[in-house]
Amino acid sequence: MKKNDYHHGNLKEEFLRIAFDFITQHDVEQLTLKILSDATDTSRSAIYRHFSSKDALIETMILSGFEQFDAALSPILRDPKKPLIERFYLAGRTYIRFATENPGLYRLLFGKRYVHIREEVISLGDERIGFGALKKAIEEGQQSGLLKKEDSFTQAVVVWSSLHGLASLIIDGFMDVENNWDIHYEALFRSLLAGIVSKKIKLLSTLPFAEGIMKP
Amino acid sequence: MKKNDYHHGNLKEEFLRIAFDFITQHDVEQLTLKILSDATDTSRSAIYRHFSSKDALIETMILSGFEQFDAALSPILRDPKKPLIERFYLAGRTYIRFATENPGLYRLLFGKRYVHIREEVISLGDERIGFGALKKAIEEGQQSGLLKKEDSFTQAVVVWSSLHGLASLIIDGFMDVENNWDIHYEALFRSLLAGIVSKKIKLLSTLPFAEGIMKP
DNA sequence: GTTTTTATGTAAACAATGTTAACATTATTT
DNA sequence: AAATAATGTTAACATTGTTTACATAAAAAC
Repeated sequence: MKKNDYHHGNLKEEFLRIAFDFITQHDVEQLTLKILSDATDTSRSAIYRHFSSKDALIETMILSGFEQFDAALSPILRDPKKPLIERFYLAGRTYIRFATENPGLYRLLFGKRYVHIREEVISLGDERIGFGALKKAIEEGQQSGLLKKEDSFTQAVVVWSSLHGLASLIIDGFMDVENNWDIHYEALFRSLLAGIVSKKIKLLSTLPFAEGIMKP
Repeated sequence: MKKNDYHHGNLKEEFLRIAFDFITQHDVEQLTLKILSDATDTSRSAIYRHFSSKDALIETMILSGFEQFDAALSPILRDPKKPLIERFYLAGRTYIRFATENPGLYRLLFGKRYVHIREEVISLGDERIGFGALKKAIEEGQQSGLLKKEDSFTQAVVVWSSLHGLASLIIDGFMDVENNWDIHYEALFRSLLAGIVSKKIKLLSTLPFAEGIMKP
């Protein structure tokens, strides 16, 4: 329409920004190219100068989304100032919070539709991020005597399953918990601890962060 | 096309049958009305004589799907011939198996898109099915002394989260476990037991069904 | 500084999809 | 036998992602 709108300048970033903005309220399936072109006041096909397809844009979102996710979790999981068990607790809590605060993004990252993208970026074996980082932290806990010395992969699967399940049930509307998911997370964490922590360790009540949180 | 194809007879059931057949291999998002009309050799709008919309057909599938799901789980969870802990074990195992054998259906039932339908049918408070049945079984376990006497709702959430999480991670391709998910399920179950079972009970090794399955 | 090339935008057209409206045929009821 | 309801078809729409041909601005080459 407008004549001077050629060469918008940063259309690509605009598209991504609007798309990210959109999935804070909706789901990625509801995102349409018309929404993007309308919001940027461009034509319906302008996006194809910056992304080869709608999926390509979404794939870019996924890469960025995993970076955000990792940026939220990694520092907590490897904070050298805190004891390992507290890092587990806080990282799990952050995991759930990330999902509840970004439900559309979480579903995009952990849904089935774009698995192939995730496989490109996130290798299960990479110790720096995601599942690999969790597994490494568990091995660290085993060596320190905090955790039972079992297969760390399997233990990581148990932990991840619980977190992913709780997060999914909350954001997909299977519980009317809304904001007070804390109770369920803490029950989940205690259950995980009971299953994983070495029995020799006296835990919980002696941990500073657990005051008022973990009742016997 | 053909003249004598008027009044197919049982088109509605045919549509449903084909749709169910379809999601054994694909996902419900990929189901299109053309697929249904082609498979029944009818016109593209014939379906509207039996369902008010595509979503209406899918909603019917969901109702039927939950019946199947419940039919697979309920008998196991309340089998009077087996001890409660074994019923838990077997029901959880059946839960995961149902998901892995019917991934498309499981995603349809427990995905977010059609939450409203599920809310119509499945009340969290209904003790006969789903979450309510699990909660009731947990309360039964508490009364018998098997389980810790904590909030049964919260305990049920922990159990369901773990199962839903493991099932989702498997069918959504986050683990290359494919068929041998047994190991992970058993680790999960042991972890759940450790978190829920009353410590006074000597378990696992004395249970007949646990032979060779649950190592200390 | 002009020309050429590249980057970035638009407009028009397609095919696929869900849906509706008008019409046709068979089954059922009266 | 006639009237009505049930069930199916055809044609047309709006929406969506996408491609093609064209237009304009910016950058590079000369």
